Amino acid sequence: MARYNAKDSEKHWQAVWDQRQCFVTPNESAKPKCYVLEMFPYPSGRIHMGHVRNYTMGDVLARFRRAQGYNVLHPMGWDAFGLPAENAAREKGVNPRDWTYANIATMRAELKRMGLAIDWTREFATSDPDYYAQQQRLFIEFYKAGLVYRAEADVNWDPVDGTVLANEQVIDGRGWRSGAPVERKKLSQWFFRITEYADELLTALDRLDRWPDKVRLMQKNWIGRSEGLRVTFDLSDGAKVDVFTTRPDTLFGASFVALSPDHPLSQRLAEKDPKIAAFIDACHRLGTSEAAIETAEKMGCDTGVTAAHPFDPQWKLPVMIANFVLMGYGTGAIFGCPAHDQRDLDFAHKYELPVLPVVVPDAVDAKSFDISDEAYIGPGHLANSRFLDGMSIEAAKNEVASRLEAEGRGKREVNYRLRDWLVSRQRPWGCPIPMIRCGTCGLVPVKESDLPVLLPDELQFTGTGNPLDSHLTWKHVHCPQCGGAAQRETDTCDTFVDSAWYFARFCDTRSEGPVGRKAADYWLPVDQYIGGVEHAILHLLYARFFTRGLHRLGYTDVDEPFAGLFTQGMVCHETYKGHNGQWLALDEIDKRDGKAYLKGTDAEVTIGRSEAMSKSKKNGIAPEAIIDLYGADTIRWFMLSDTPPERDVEWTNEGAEGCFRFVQRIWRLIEDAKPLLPPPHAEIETAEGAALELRRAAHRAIAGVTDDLEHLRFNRAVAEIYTLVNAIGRVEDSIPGAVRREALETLVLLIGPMMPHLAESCWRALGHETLVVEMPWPKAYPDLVRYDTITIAVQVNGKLRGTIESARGADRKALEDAALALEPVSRALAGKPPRRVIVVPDRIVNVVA
RNA sequence: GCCCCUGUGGCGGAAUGGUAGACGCGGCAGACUCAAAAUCUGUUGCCUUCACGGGCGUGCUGGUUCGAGUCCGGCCAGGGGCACCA
Repeated sequence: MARYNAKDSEKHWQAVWDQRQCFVTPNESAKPKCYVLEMFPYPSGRIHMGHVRNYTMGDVLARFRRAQGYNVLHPMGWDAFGLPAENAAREKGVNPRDWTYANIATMRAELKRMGLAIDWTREFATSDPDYYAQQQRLFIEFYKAGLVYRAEADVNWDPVDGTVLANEQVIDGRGWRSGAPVERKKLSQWFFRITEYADELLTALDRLDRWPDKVRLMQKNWIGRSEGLRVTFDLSDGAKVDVFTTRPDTLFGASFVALSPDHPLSQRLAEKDPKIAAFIDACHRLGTSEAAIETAEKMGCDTGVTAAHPFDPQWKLPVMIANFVLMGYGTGAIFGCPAHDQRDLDFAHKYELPVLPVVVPDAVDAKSFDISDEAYIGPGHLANSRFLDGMSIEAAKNEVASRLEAEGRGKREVNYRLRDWLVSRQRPWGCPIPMIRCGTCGLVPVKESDLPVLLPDELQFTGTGNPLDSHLTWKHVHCPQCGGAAQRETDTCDTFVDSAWYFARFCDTRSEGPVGRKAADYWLPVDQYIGGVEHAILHLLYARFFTRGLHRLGYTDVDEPFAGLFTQGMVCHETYKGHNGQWLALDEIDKRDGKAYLKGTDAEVTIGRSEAMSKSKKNGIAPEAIIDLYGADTIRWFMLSDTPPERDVEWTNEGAEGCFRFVQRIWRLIEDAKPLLPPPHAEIETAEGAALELRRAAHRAIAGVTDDLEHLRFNRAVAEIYTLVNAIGRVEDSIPGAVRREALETLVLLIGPMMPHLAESCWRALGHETLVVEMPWPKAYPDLVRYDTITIAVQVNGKLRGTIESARGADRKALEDAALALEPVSRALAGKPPRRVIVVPDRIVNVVA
């Protein structure tokens, strides 16, 4: 018998689906809608195993929903702007556009070989002028709606490359490419006003009940809401300074006020005092890298100015400038309470400031409560705090807030960690920000009729800085308002802007506006979004913000873009390291007896732990090679098997071979059975004995797989299918052909979403003219799913001592009697009556001796 | 430092508080074969016993319960997120 030829079969069925336009989705339908979306890829060159896993899961769900009768939107596109194209341009002398679109062509072909049920008519890349033109319109509309503004901001400036760097591109205080020490520089930048929605983005998390708790928690922490009090201090030089605190209860433990080096007051004091100016300079030189921050010691500088305690004008607190106070949070100034804040305590020790505990654990006497190296942040009651003494922390917070508010020296306030979203990038391969700077009119949006602002065809990457800025003509324009000479904004949008609304564009990719309202009303929100957890914060938060912006502009009624979110794990593989600690690729080693050797030698190399496949660790496996070898269905099946989808999966050759054998096994099962089968649609008359058991196996598989797919438990669905295959393989040739046909057809329909090509081939082999993709999802008969006889465990004192077979629904007395009659039970009771017998019908009997 | 998640056979993992180890990988034994591959059958947590059987077992440790992998407390280990956020 011929083996299943995956290569030919897959090519054939892909062509058939294509010809019949099986996956082209109408925007109007009587069916219920279902929008299934996987995070779209960056066109880096080739697809990798992570893509295969992601898109397989989405495809299974899309095909499953389609079979269940939904009108399914399952599109694909390209997150096509970004840095790697510029690097390629610089290194290889190619145009970033050419490089990007060549990659897209390659990767599209690879994705098509996976047999994905995608509506390719909706495909677009974010670098398509059609798309970024719409994004520019949105930018201007957001600007007019007050959601975009321009402001000075501290940025990481690489003086050699002449560009701003993202935080991730600053390594140990140096530019990742130039190696030059990064400077902090104030530049005028564009921001999205995401903080306007801080509270809403936070509270709406509670309603996202189909999101992982983990992601919601991460977003919650990122938004970082804290309630506190803004307190005004009077200074000895006549000025005032506001501080923000979440612990107003500890106000009587204050021993200093500290300002950020970037605080306006610090700047002013520096003008008069060179010592202060030198200190602020030193703080800035320390850099912004994480390593620098982590190891930085607390540093301070006394300004000579003092602050009066809000409750006691005679009590003077020194005003310090401290490097650990951030300008970007709260008011950029704090009051320091060393006894109850570790940072303040470290600082107080260094500068010999008083440490007075004002919150004391309830069981401890205030006089004997000392703070040495560790600040006390636990529960307790107030002490050493005049009118607050004896109060609980909560009561004291309220008391302080009320008194200061009454005096006009304080205000209850909520602060967020979340910052506005800086979207300016000094990058040429991005969506140009459609604004013009005019000497007379200021900032002016590009006129509607002048949109889109297209990127120039040719970009010079030889110089430093942004080629858009150094381009000879591109930035020189006339002001849309006064017509005078003006300059284009040469910054482009952060690529996260591109991906913040693409899901809405998919609804109607031909809409004249950014988002087709009618289509958006029909399709949004995305019912199931699938992607990597690495996007848990930024991308997903930006998309949530953007959707609210779209709502405000009238493009949609929804606030939340993704009703369901699933974050899949990564694909991992063993790593190998040579003697010098260098990573070795799989094709540089031989594996023998569980050990690894340098290829063609006896030099043993270290086998490292399994890590996410990556270029740098050289542990990647090319999906193409696996598809060439075994076919798409095998790699799809592997991605779904064994490991729960949210966890990291380890790629193994044995596993892949096992999947390939399973493909062949199903094919053989069908081929072997063909002579025993009646024609399609044969009626089952009666089934008993082995035939009934097979029917039960089939219907239980339907029920199980359906439930598993509903909950994205692909690994369990796979196990259910193995169980069904085992059951079919076990039956004798003599069982009725119609029953056998039912089991096989069930099997084929159930694997349809997971191994779609094999399913079509089997369906055809079973004599059908239709396609599996056109078939409805099979239905389980409850009568055949239910167990009529049940094996009931019998325990003595919670230990298993035997089992009894019982009809479903047998009464307690019968079960108890049967259990007590068991030999091991009576042996354990040794003639004494049981103290108690617990009977849970259809489950268990536990005899308490 | 703070927050979160995860610990089950040789491995991936399964298990509404109710027979721990479904299903797969790997291993072992056998069948087919001149042989190999492929395939099929059986077997496979650990200890003990010729055997029947018995004992132990879900990171450790207490607890709740007739009954705990599952619930609660404490600890240990691994992974992740945030990180001078006042």
